[in-house]
Amino acid sequence: MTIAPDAAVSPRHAALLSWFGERRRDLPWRRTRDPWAVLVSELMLQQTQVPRVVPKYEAFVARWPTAASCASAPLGDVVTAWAGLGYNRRAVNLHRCAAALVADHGGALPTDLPALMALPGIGPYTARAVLAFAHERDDVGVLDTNAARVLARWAGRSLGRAEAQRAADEAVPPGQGWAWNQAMLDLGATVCRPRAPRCDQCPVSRSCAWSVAGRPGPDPAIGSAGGSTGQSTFAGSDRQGRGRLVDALRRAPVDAFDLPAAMGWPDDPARATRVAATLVADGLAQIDESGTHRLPA
DNA sequence: GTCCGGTTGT
DNA sequence: ACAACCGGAC
Repeated sequence: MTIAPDAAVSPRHAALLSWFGERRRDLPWRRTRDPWAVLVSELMLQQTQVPRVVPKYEAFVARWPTAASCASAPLGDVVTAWAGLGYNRRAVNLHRCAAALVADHGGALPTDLPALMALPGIGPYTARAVLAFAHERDDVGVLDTNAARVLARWAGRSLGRAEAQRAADEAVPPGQGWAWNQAMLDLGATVCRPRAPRCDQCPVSRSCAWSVAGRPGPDPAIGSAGGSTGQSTFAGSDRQGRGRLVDALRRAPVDAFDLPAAMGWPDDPARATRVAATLVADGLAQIDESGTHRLPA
């Protein structure tokens, strides 16, 4: 197979794809095109960094290799398998998504954007990731904050959300949807970083408007992907109590009487009850008639 | 202590 | 439009 010159593929495409080909890491979700496995990996990678996802991902897809197997497991088992990943509500969403896949799609992932986005826990990013990384579509740009930053710097100005998505879609070279999108995410994460970008190591700095212009302030990436809102103190927060209770529930059910201690508020049972109710509302816990809390069946 | 992030619900 | 969700990195 020869590599024919292709007028539609720019030097930027060639440089980035070649960069990715040389330095790509051999990660488990890069060895599969199975849509369910890709979905699981993307949901985990949204919130957690690669080294910690690897073992969780492998254990998860080994235990639940299909949407149907996941859907038929108790939600509590899925929440327990999620331990250490954070954002436990996403384990609930994944379980609901698996059930919806079985109910509405024969246990398979849809191959079109609207159907994917209609599923619980799947938004614009994850839907396009499934299309690009599982179905190997080459007409969708996978846009996370990393890719958005890369595109804004290439353009030399901040891009609105719809504008960035359009640019991401248009940048995908024909037949290279999988590699191109993987490369974009990698470039944003490791080279085109939010602060202290490594333009000297960037394979496409010569076609980057911001870099060519000498990186004038303000950074065009600022504002293109929503500024971060400061996180309030964790210690003593409701979040901390939620986390403590879910951890306790992963080990055993918790009697109503033991709730305040389990949540770290032995002197504030009212607060424990109130915050535990938010967990129930999120589908992460159940209360039986005697007041015992447990992970959902 | 501060920052990070995609989806959901307000 | 924006806060909540999490736990780990820095």
